[in-house]
Amino acid sequence: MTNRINKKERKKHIMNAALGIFSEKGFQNATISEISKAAGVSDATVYEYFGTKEKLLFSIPEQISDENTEDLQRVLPYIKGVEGKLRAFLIMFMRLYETNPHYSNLVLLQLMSSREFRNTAAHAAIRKSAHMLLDCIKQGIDEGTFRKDADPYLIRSMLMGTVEHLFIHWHMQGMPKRENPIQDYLDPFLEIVLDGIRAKTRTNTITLNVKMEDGEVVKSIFIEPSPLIKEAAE
Amino acid sequence: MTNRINKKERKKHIMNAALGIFSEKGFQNATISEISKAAGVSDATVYEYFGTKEKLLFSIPEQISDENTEDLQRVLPYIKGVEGKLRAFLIMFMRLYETNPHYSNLVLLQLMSSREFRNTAAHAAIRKSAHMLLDCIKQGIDEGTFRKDADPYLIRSMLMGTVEHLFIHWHMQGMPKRENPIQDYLDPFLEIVLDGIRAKTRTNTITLNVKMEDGEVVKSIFIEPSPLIKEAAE
Amino acid sequence: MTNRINKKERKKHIMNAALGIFSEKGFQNATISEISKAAGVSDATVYEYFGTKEKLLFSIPEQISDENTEDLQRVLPYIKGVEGKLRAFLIMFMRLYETNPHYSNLVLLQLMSSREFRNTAAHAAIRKSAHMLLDCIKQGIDEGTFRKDADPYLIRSMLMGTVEHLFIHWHMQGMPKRENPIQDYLDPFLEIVLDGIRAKTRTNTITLNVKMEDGEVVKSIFIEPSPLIKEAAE
Amino acid sequence: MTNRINKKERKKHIMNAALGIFSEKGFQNATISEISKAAGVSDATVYEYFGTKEKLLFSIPEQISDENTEDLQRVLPYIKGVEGKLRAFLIMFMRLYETNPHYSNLVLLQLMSSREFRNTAAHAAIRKSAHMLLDCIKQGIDEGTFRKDADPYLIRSMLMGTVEHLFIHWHMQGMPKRENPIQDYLDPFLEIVLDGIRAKTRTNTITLNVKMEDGEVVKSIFIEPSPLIKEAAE
DNA sequence: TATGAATGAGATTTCATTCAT
DNA sequence: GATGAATGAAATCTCATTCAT
Repeated sequence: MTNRINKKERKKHIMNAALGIFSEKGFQNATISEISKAAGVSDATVYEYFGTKEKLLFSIPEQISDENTEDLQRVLPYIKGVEGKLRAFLIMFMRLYETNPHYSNLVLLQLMSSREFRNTAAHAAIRKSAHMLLDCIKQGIDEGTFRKDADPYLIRSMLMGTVEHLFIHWHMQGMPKRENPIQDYLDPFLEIVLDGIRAKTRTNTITLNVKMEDGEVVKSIFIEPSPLIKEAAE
Repeated sequence: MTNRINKKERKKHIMNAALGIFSEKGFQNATISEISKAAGVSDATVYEYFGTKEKLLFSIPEQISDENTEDLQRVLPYIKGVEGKLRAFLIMFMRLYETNPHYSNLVLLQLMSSREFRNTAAHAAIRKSAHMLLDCIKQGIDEGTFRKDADPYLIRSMLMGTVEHLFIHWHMQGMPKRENPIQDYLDPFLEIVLDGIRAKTRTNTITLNVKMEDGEVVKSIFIEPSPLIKEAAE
Repeated sequence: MTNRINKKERKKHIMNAALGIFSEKGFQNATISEISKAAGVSDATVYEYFGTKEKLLFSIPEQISDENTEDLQRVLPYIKGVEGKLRAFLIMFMRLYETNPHYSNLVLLQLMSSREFRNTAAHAAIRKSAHMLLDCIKQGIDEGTFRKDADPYLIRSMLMGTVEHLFIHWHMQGMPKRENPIQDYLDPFLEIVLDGIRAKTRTNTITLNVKMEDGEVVKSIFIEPSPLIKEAAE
Repeated sequence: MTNRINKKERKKHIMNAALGIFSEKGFQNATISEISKAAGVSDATVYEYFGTKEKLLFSIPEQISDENTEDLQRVLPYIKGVEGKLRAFLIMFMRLYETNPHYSNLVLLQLMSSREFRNTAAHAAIRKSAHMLLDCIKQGIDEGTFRKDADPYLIRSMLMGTVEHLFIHWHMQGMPKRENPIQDYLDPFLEIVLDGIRAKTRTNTITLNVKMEDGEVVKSIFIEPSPLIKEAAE
C-alpha cells in the first residue's frame, strides 16, 4: 500500500516512528515490531533499510545533528563577535531540544548509555559541533575578548552542561508543561558566564570617580589594579 | 563454603561486583550470571538478596547517594558562608564521581535513561541533595550574598550541569588518564559562577591601593564604582 | 522448512501435540520444549501462535468443546422427547471422552484444578453445554415427562457426575483396556435415572390385568395406588 | 519457640497449614516457604518431617481418608440393611466434604491431576473405602435387595460420581454460600437411585387397595404385574 | 532437633534477525 | 522491493532441596 512512496521518504518515515518510540520507551524497551507497526511497514522492511536496531537508533541523531551543525555553519559567519556566536550556538541547541523533545530525550537520555555510540557518525556529528563551540571560545580568548587564563574546555562544559542539565531535568520530570520556554534561561545564564570570563584588561583604562577619605573627588584616574581588586573583579 | 561471611558484607560484595559490571556493559547488557560469578555467589543468591535485577541496580546509587548526602549534612554545618557551602557541595560530588568512576558512570550515563529510576529511593536520595543545594543557593540570595535577581534553579543547573558534563564527557571519551584530576576545574569554575551572581554592593567598601599617575601611592581609599567598573565587576 | 503448511493446520498440529503431552505429564510437568519438539516446530513458534503456555492449554478444550456443543445443537432438534435428548447428550459426551482419552484426561483431571480455567472461553463453552443439559431437564419437568418435584440441578449432577466418574476412574486406573466400551454403561445407567424421575401420574390410568386369588381375571381396572405402591413406584 | 510442642502435634500443624494453602492456591502454586511460614516453622523443618513437597501433599489425604474409613467401619456394622449402609456411606463422605472444604478441594481437584497419586497410601485408603462401597452394593445384589442385573460398578459410579460432581461444581464456582447444605441433596438423590435398582419382586406381595369401576373396594389382592406395570414401576 | 543460608537446575518468555516467496 | 513466518539464543527468575551449625 505504501509502495508508491519513494525510498528516502519511507526511510524518514521509519526514523520518525522510531524516534517517537525510542524516546518514549527507551531504546531497550522499544521493539522493532512496534516501530514497524507505527511506521506502517513490516519488520523485515525496517531491516531492509537499517540493518540492525542499533543502526536505526544511530541513524536518527546523525541526520538531525548534521542538519543542526549545517544550520550553525550557515548562520555563524553572519554573527559578529564571539559572544554573539556563543549565544547563537546555545540558542540553536536549546531551540532544537525544546522543539523536538523526542530528539533531546534520545540524545540526552538514551544515547549516553550506549557504549557504541562513541563510534558512530552521529557522535562524530555531535563532536563536530562541540568542536566548533570550542573553537569559538578559543577564538574569544585569542582575540582578547575572554581572559587569557580562561580554560576553553571548562567554558564549553559550563555552556553545554548547563543547557543539557536544564533539559535532562525537564525530561526526567516527565516534561512538565512550562509557562515560559526553557530558552528564557539563556540570557540570564549567558550573562553570568560571559561576565565571568570577559577580559578585564579594560579596567586599566577605566575612568573612575574616586572619593578620597577626606571627601574630595578626583576624576579621571588610571588604575593599575592591585592584587586585591583583581581578585574582586574576577 | 562462603557461609562464614556475614550477610551485610555479602550484600555489599554483590553490589560492588554489580556496580563494576553495570557501569562497564550497561544495565541491559549485563547479566546476573556475570555479576554473580564476579561476586563468587550463585545467581539464586543474588535474587535472594535483591529480588530483581532492577532492584539490584537501584540499590547501588541508593546506598552511595545516601552516604554522600549524610557526609554533606555532617560537613556543611561547619562551613561558614554560602559560598563555602556551595564549594563543599561541589567538591563532595566531584570527589565522589572521580573516586568512583563506576558510580559516576552508573548515575550519569545509565540511570538517566531509566524510566523507573524516578520512582526509586535512590532517586529520592539524589533529589534530596539537589534540594539541599537549592536551599543553599536560596539562602545566599536571601542573606544578600547573591544578587536578588538570581534564579536559584538556573544557578543549580549551572553548578550541577557543569560538573556532570565534565564527567559525562570524560566517560564518553573512555575515561582517558588525566594529568590533573577533574576536581582542579572546581575553583576556576566556581570563581566564574560566583562572580556572576555575587551581590556587588560590597565593592563599595573595598579598600584599594591606587597608584596615581605621578607615582604616589595612596592607600585605603573607598571607591564608589562608576557605572563602567560596575559593569566590569559584574 | 515447514513453511508450506498453512497457519490453521499448524495451529491444530501444535494443539494436538500439546494435548498429548499435557494429558500424559500434566500441565505443570509438561514443557513447551517438549511440545514444540513433538510438533516439529520451535519453542518460539509455539509462543507466536499461542502467546503463553496457559493460553495454549486453554485453547484445546475451547476448540473441542465448541465443536462438541455445535454437534449437539445440530443433532438435538431432530430428536423427539426429552429422554431421547438426554440420551443424545450423554452419548455425545461419552463418545468424546472415550474417543479422545487425552481430551477427557485434560478436562476431567487437569483443568479442574486450574483456578484460572473458570475464566476462560473454554470453560464458558463447557458451561454452555451444561446449561443446555439443564434446560433439557427443565423442559422434561415442565412438559410433565419428569416429576414436578425433581430437582433439575440434582439430575444434572447425577447425569454428568456419573459419566465423569466412570471416566475419571478409568483414567486413574491407567486406562486399562476394556472389553466393552464405557458407553455400554449408558443405557443401564439412564434407565435407572429416568425411571426414578419419570412422572408416575400415568399409573393412575394404567390398565392392569389383575389376577384375583380365586383365579378370575378382571380387566380394565383403574387403580388408585395405596401409599405402599406409591412408595414402591417412586 | 515452638520447640516444646511434641513431634506429632507439630506434624499435624504443618499438614494443616499445608492443606489450607494447597487447597487455596493449588499444589503447584503453593510453595514450601509459604507453608512453613504459615506453620511457623522453617522450610528445613518441613523437609525434616515430610521429605518432599509431594510427600507432604500425599500425607494429608492419607490421614484423613484413613480416619474416615475407620469411622465407616465402626459405624456400618450397626446399620441394618444395605440401603441404610449406602446412605451412611454417602452421608459420611458428604459430611466430610462439606465440613472440610479444604480437604474436598484437595481430593477432588488437586490430587486427580497427580500421576503419582495412584501409587500412594492415600490413594490406597481411598480405594479401600471405594471397595467397601462396592462390597455393600454387591451384598445388596446378592441378598436380593437390588436387582440381579444391576452392575455394581455402575451403581458405585452413580453414587460417588454424583456426590463428587456436586462438590466439584461447588468448588469450581468458588464455594458460594448456600442456604441449605449440599447434604440435603442426599435423600432425593438416593431415592432415585435406589428406586431404580431395587429388586421389584416385592411388588408381587404388595397389598393394594383396588377400587373397581363400580366403586367397590377390594382389599388384599396379590398382584402379578403385567409387563406394563413392570415398566411403570421400574 | 531446627534452621538460616545457599544454590542447582530449569522453564518460560522475548525479540532481533533471517529467508523464501 | 516488501513481507509473513519462523526461530536461535539467551536471560530472568523461581523453588525445591541440601547442609553446616
